[in-house]
This record gives sequence, C-alpha cells and structure tokens, in this order.
Amino acid sequence: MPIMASMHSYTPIKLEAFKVACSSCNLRELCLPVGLSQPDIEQLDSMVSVRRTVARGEMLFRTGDAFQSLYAVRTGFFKTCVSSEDGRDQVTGFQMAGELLGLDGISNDRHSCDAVALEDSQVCVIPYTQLEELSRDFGDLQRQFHKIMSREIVRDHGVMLLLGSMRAEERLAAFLLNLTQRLQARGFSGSALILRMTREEIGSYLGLKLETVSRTFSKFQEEGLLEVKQRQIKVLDPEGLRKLVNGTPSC
Amino acid sequence: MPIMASMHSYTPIKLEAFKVACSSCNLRELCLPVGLSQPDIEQLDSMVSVRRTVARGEMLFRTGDAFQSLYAVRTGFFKTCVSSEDGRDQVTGFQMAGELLGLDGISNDRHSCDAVALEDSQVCVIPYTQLEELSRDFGDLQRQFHKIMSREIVRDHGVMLLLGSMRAEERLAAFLLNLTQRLQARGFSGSALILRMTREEIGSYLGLKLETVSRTFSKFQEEGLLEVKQRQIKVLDPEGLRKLVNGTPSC
DNA sequence: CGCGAGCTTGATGCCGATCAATGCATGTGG
DNA sequence: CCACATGCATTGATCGGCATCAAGCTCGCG
Repeated sequence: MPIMASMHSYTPIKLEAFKVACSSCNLRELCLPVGLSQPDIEQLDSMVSVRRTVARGEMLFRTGDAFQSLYAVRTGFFKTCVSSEDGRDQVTGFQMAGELLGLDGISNDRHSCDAVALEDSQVCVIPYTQLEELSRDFGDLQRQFHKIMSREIVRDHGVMLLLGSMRAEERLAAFLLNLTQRLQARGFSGSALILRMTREEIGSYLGLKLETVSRTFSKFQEEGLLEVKQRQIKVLDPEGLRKLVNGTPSC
Repeated sequence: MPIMASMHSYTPIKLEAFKVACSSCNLRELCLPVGLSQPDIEQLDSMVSVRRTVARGEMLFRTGDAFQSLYAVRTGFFKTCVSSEDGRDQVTGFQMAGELLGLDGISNDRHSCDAVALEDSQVCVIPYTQLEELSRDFGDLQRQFHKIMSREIVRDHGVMLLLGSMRAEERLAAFLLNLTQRLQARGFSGSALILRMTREEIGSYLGLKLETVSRTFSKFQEEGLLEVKQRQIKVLDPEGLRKLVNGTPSC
C-alpha cells in the first residue's frame, strides 16, 4: 500500500496516530461535530472509532452495496457518481476533508452511487443506526445532521441550475470558485490549487466533454484569468471568474 | 377565492372537512406517516393540525423566507425553483400530493428556493422544531424522515444525470415516465394525464427551451408514442418511451 | 527509453437555441 | 355576441456552441 502523500494531498494535517478522536480532530469545525458541545462530541468519539483507508482508484462503496454507515472524509479526496443502465455515468460530486459520504444510502438501505477515492484517503466510519440513536439523545447532533442533509439538497439544486442554464465557461468558472472556496475554508491558498480529478471527471460533473473542459481552461489562460499547467491551476483573477458566473443560487 | 376544482385536480380525494388527521388521511401511504404504527401516527396528528391553502400562482414560500415548517402537499401541485443573481431560474422539481416541500430550508434557517402552486392547492403545515422533538421520541418517525431527505438527494442525482448526459428526447421521455409513475402511485391512470405546468416550466426543469419541448412533443406524436393536445397527454406506447430513456439511475 | 494515460488543439458537423410568425384557447369589455 | 387582448403552444428558418472525430503532445512510470 502506498504511503499517504501528505505533502501533495488536500489535507491540512498529517496523521499523527491511528486514532484521532472527533474531540481533538482539526476538522471538527467542518465536519459532523460543528456546533456541538464538548460532552456531545465525546459521545461522538465513542461511536466513530473505526477508520478506513481507501487507496487511490478504489471504491469506498458502490451502487447496490448494503447501506450501513456514513463516512466522513478525514484525508484525501473522493468523487461520487451514478450511472445509467446504458453505461453513461455522471459525477454527482467531489468530496474533501470534513465532508460526508453515503447519505444516498439511507433512502433504500442500499447505496445508489459509487464513491471512488481520487487519491489515497482515509475516512471515519459512522455507523448509521448508532448515529440515529445518539441523535435521539443529543438534539444538537440531530440538528446538525439534518442541516448537513439539507445542505446537500441545496447544493444539488445549485448543480441543477448550473447544468440546466449555464454555458461552458460559466460552468467551469463556477466549479473553480467553488473548489477554491472550499479549499480556503480548509486553510489552503485560495489561488493555487492542484486538481485531483481528470478533465473527463470535471466534464462529467459539469455536463461537458473533456475537450470542452480543456479548451475552456486554455481560453481562461489566454484571457489571463488562470495559469494552467496540467492539473496545477493558479487563479490570477478571481473577480474575473466571478463576473463570468453570476449563476450561483442566490442564497 | 376560487373553489377547489377537484375534478380537474391531481388529487385522489375531495376535501370532506376542514380537518383531516394523518391517521385517517388517504395519503398516509405516500406521505410522512409511511410505515408508522397507529399510535405514532396519532402523535403526528397532534402536530400537524394547521392546513394552508395556496391559490394557483401564489407562493407557499420564497427564497430568503425564514424557515419554520415543512409542508406536505395535500391537494394540488407545486413547482420549486432556484434563481441565479442574473435572473435566470431553474425549476428544481414538481411536487404532488403526499410529497414534502421545504427541506431546503433546514440548512440555513432560510428557504433557498421558491415554491409556487401550479393549481389551487392545500398543504399540511409541519412545524419543524416539533417534528425534531417528536422524532426524538419516535424512532420510526425519525427513520422515515431521514429516508425522505435521502430520497430527495437520490432524486436530485437522477436529475443531474438527466441534465448532464441526456439528449432532448431522452429527457422528455424520462420526465413523462416519472410523472405517470407518480400519478399511478396515486391511483390515476398511467396513460392519460394533464400537465399542470407550461412548456417553459418543463423546459426549465429539463434544461431545454420551450420550443424544443414543444417540438419534441410533436415528434413523439408523429412517432405514435403520444397523443398531445395542448396539456392533455395520452401515452400510447410506454415501452417506446422507456426504450428512449435507459438513463434513469440504476437503483 | 518507450509506453500509455491524460491533455491539448484543430476541423467538421449536429443538436438545440434563437428569432420570428402564426395558431389556439380563454377571458374581458364594449 | 363580437372584437380584441393575452398567454401559451406550434412551427419554420437560421445560427452557434459544444460534441465528435482525429492528430499530436506531455509527463510519469515501469
């Protein structure tokens, strides 16, 4: 198994030990524990004791798998995708540290999408029935969990707006702004980033072909908005990107 | 205020009285109470006592409104839409009897979309804090609520697949099949339906222009798949439609 | 070093957008 | 009851953005 390439990974920390409690996790301001009191978080600790490593290219879960747990990304980077019967597939999201995976599984007791690690990653396993029980006793946890699900719904609506009404340039600009904003919230630079996904995966997410993604990157570079070197992106003119968009949901 | 045009409405029942308890509501197999025991449902009754009438064209809530309640459609038909800063907007869903509105509001304590009645409608008001409390004491209710949220997420992923990778005909076919299936679950014919929305609203939902929607309807008619008279649709060849699609998520 | 996955760039074509005119149903006021 | 306005739907003609097809190119890696 390859070692975790911490220096090149979208993860603000290194793994000091095999176990890191929620209460001392530096992601607690981004993850499920947001807003919870110290005692509540300690309850979480007792539940979230298992961690799982997923090597780049491997699946955390796949369509049809029995649903048992949610997963919080601790280090690394994932994509989720659904596929149609005739083989086409659609990337429905990219998840980074502190974000939750597996919410789709609650509806049917089966997962309805694949979750693939785009780099060597580690997730915290959150057994769902335990989460349900615990959130019965801890109102704050319940509320936080509901907020996370709702946020996912709102995010999806934003993607629909993007897919339904924006043109290629707007889509890519919106995508980049979203990425940089999330990276910034995790303590990374808001201007320099390394893409963890291929042009094809970006295209799938944005409803474009990889060639169009590539051309649009080149166009942005010509216009001085970006510096593009393969997967290394430098945002030179974030305001310029923002002007292109104006298509994010109004709240 | 116009009277409820029950005969022409997507609603399997007439309103016998001002108050209908969840426990005796004929939508209980489609709505929040699914799978709940009799005593649990009676608890719901105590919470869901307020009903609200929304005339065609009016808004149940709009972007930015403070979030306080969820709404279960009792009679009628709604659309939800998000809009971008520059005015474009995107229909994110159509809701019929038994379906829940307002889940977007949980994330921020503000609604992030508009909900518009497409015909004179009535909703049951579900105060959110009460729902949270009640679902702490009734595990089945909690579970059911989570399933509904998760189902919305899964549905959204299906729409992303549609918007991201299907062509106009496939989109419209998928849309019609979805509508007829939901109507059938409510006891309506699976072949004859009346659209409650304009071509423009269908187009917005499907990421198409209204002219394209219209042309595609005409094409389907020429091919003998449908009979189209304005908003009255008769599905002549459901299998033909299904063959066009093959693009719904695989579970 | 050479292979291959992924990226870039060009040439061409098609699907759906756009623009525009007409048709159809409903409603309103003279 | 007719004339007219209005909102929605249909249909045609044209255009453009993105897909498609097809080379090369880059870079990491065995």
